[in-house]
Amino acid sequence: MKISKKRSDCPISCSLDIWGDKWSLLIVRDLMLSKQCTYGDFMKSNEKIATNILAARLQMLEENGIITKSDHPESKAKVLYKLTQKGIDLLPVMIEVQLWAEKHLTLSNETKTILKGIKKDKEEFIKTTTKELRKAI
Amino acid sequence: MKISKKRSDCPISCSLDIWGDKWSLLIVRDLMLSKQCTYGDFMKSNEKIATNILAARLQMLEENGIITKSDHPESKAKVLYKLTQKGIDLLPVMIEVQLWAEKHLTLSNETKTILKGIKKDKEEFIKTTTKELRKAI
DNA sequence: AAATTTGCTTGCAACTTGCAAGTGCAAATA
DNA sequence: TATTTGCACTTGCAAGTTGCAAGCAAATTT
Repeated sequence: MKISKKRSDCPISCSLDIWGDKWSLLIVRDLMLSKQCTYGDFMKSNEKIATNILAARLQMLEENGIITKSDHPESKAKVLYKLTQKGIDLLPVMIEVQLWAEKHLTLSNETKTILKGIKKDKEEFIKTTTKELRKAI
Repeated sequence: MKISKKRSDCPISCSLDIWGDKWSLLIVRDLMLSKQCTYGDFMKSNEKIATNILAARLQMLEENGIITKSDHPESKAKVLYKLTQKGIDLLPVMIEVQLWAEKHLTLSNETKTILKGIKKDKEEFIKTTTKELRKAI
């Protein structure tokens, strides 16, 4: 993936230049759910990302300061990926995307129930989840 | 643009299947700023979308119920595109994207000032803007 | 009647994606 | 110690998508 140049000065456009593709936010999602992931963890996700695309996205997200790469404490063969503060700050975006999906897309009842819970105390959820994610940095 | 099939049941993934590309949310942005746009209006945007891509995206967004096409009251040669309620409901997503950009990207001071204003009373801004956009439906 | 505007469509080269196979190093197993 | 397995990628290539330019038909303006 070539590093895409800025198309305009619009904040939406600049944001999309970084993570506006079909895969980047799924990587961020995995890290929000798991706090830290190995390359193999990302590969295990339901959406079945191709390995070359994953490698390209991880590199791009790292170059843009959304994630960091670090050593796995138990094995030199493994690599740990984590969110930076910049990445953690995408949480409100992710929440709103999910609440939009809850309102307008067909999702499993299980998923809908979870999202309704989050909706009830959105601010609190963001606050506590952010705090949790910050611990892993 | 081929209609992309569902990659998983995740709400983030399903949302990205619809508008997770570099252009769709810019079209939505234009409609949030202008309430209604012609094909030519979209073409005039700073990001310089290619005409075939614009046509493909407009069709896809319409098929997914995010926008609607309607007759221009003054000319049969023109077409008006507007947001549906489903499209209007993307406003909270757009706001959070912008607030993320305000915190983490380099933007013009003018843009930053506007965004700081929105941040101060986010809920109120969403409420009044939604109401405004609904009038145009 | 001719020229221009509007909203597209078409053709094509360049780029990106997705699949499969391969590579190199670390760790576990025989 | 030798060998196999696991992990994080890289490479090759076909298929799909993007971006640019040109073309087109209907509506509008001159």
